[in-house]
Amino acid sequence: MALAIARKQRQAGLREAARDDILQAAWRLARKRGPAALTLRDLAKAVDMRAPSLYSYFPSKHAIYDAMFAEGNRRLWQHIQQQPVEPDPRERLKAWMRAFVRYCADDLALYQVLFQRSIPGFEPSRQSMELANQALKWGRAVLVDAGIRDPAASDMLTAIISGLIAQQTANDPGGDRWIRLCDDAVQMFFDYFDHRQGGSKHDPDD
Amino acid sequence: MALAIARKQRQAGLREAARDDILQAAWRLARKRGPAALTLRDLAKAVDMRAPSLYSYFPSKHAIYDAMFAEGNRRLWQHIQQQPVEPDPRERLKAWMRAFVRYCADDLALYQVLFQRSIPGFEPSRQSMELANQALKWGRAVLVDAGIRDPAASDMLTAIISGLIAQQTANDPGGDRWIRLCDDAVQMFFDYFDHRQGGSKHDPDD
DNA sequence: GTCTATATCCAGATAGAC
DNA sequence: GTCTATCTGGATATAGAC
Repeated sequence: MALAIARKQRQAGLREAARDDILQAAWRLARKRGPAALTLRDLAKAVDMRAPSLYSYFPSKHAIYDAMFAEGNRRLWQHIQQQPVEPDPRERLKAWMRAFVRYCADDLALYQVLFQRSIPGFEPSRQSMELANQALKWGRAVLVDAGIRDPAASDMLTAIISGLIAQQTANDPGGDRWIRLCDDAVQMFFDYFDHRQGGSKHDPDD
Repeated sequence: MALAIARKQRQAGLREAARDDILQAAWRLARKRGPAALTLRDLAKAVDMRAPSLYSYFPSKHAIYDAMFAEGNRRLWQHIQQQPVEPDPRERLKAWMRAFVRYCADDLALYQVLFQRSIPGFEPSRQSMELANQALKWGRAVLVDAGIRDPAASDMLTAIISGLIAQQTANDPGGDRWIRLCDDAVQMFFDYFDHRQGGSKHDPDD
């Protein structure tokens, strides 16, 4: 019995590994020609298969996009949380936003799958969306740590950050014309909400 | 001779009118299912034609996208310049940005064609791009009018505005959760660059 | 699980009659 | 200019042998 379970797990592990191979190949192709241009034939070729074989691992093309969405979210937040932890909460937030912008600007396909709706007919499943929502919730907690309590602030910050990435990728791909504005942008954001909250800078004790 | 020319112009006018019909139908379809999902067959049906007839007006599908890009730019800037002119240059800029954000958020297809690269393989021609660049140049002049001379400021402002639209359309389509942050965002932008330029508010006489 | 073969459908573009 | 008919190529997905 134990042997049978072990074999099953090993097989499941192999299956997971193959799924992951397919996913990584899907990202490579998406980076080359855009997520919307991904085709099952190309994808199968990239992992030395024929297109129908992919259906052993994913029930449909949309399921592949959904898996990309979920994996991309995990990858992005993992990358951000791997940043060195600055002691000051605001410097920490700046470092995180910097990492966020850089990582997305370096990987337009990731940004498109996660934050634009550029794939006709695809919407992430509720389950995958939950991942993204958790990240957002975490982001709001980080803002409170940094002394920003205005409920509109997180919307403003996501707009600023997503705007930097959008402009960077659309108008200066491969460069840093908007990336290098990131720190200033976050500072601008702090200044404004400090002023709104009563003109005083954040006091960690309040 | 004069009659021949008049006839030719009238014919050219009809041709232009037909081209415009096609373009408007293309926008309608793009708004329904996204610009990337536009097909020549659907488009032809929408103007009571068969697909091959479209080739009498446009040499290719990409040419249609390019015409949409050009026409969309014209339409957007025309809309903005139709706004009531506020006497104060900063209030004027706010009003323009508000109009910009609203107009784009109400017409996701327009935003996608003009400012995202969501159509696989399509890039606007240099000629059409020139329209967009003129608008940008005009925007920078407006900033100088408003007393903002930092060269990074226009990049920052385009990022803020495009971020508001991106978040609005992606996360609250049809609503106004980010649209209503627009005035605050522009104010935040002014405050920051005033402070950077020496702590003094803009003086129209300098 | 993987394959070949194929069903089904749809795309952009062109030829040539009218 | 517009049409019918067609070319050429591509897509997702399924059936069924191995």
